[in-house]
Amino acid sequence: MPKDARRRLRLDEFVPYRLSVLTNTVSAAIAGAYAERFGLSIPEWRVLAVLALEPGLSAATVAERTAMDKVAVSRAVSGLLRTRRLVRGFANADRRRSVLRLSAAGEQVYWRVVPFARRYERRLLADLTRTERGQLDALLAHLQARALALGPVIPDETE
Amino acid sequence: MPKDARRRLRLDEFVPYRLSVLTNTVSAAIAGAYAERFGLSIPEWRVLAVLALEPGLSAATVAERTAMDKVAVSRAVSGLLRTRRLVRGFANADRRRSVLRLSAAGEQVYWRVVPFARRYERRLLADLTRTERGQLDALLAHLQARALALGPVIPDETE
DNA sequence: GACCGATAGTTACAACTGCAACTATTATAG
DNA sequence: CTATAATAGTTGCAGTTGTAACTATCGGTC
Repeated sequence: MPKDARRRLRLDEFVPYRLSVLTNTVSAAIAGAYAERFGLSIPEWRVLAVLALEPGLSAATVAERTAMDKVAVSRAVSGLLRTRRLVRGFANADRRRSVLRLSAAGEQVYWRVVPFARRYERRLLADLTRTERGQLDALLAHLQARALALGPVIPDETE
Repeated sequence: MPKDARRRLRLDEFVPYRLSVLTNTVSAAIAGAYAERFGLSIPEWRVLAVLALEPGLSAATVAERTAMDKVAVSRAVSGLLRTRRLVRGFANADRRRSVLRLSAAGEQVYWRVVPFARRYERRLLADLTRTERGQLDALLAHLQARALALGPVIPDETE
């Protein structure tokens, strides 16, 4: 048994908790602005963002690229179709597979959101040195890989 | 206008997105385990965790400590009362104010969850050096402060 | 000591999310 | 060529979460 087994846990030193609070703060700020200013939800923005970079993807591929599940993508896509920011075709080879592209209107919001997003990020990271940004980048990559590897938690394995 | 205004944005380099994906991965892993193994939701666990450290807090104070809103706390508390993991009194001085403490059963789950939580965190951070952990700690603190300071985003102010 | 604004906590309702079932299409086996 | 299994995407339902309205109590003022 680890020696700290009976030491009470301080939530404010617990990394998963701190990550969660930080993400909530950041996401709430961004989501509010996207919604109010562009009539976009975060899932919609993500779909837009990947399709701007790689036009013609299918919904399933968008899901992979955005770490969203297929239901979330489906709903985001249908929202974007409703607001005419996306056009959808279907692949000749496989008519189940959708082919998604930004419409002109989609490109237009995209190019309004991008500087906005960059500016938020720039401000968030404003007083980090180049070195610290590098550390942040490395840590995020590392932790993401680790979290994926750990996966849906082994309940109570003796270590 | 910044010179990158018309460069498309790569989602996988965008810090708010990466934070969100990382937090989702970590939270899903933890939430699943808590639910399955202890019958606890994450909000309930947070309430338990702060009350274990500071017994007798009111719901409002728990909300502050956990970065949850008062409705979420109210629901978590009522869940914990239902499962008899919490006992609630009301302050003599102010009978609106609740006085919350873990019951014996509450202490018991708490002490089963704590090692579990620590172990997950330990594994998540397993191959970080002491230095890297220090950087992570500093970065999380810094970014949290920054995000709070930026607040509900100024939509389109010229900078 | 009755009124009025503020505060603690709960409830009601709407929006969002996730899982599972469903439809449509394609690929594979016999 | 038909039957079966697999895949892309959608829809329905249930549980969760957030916002706003509500109840109860308090503190201060006249």
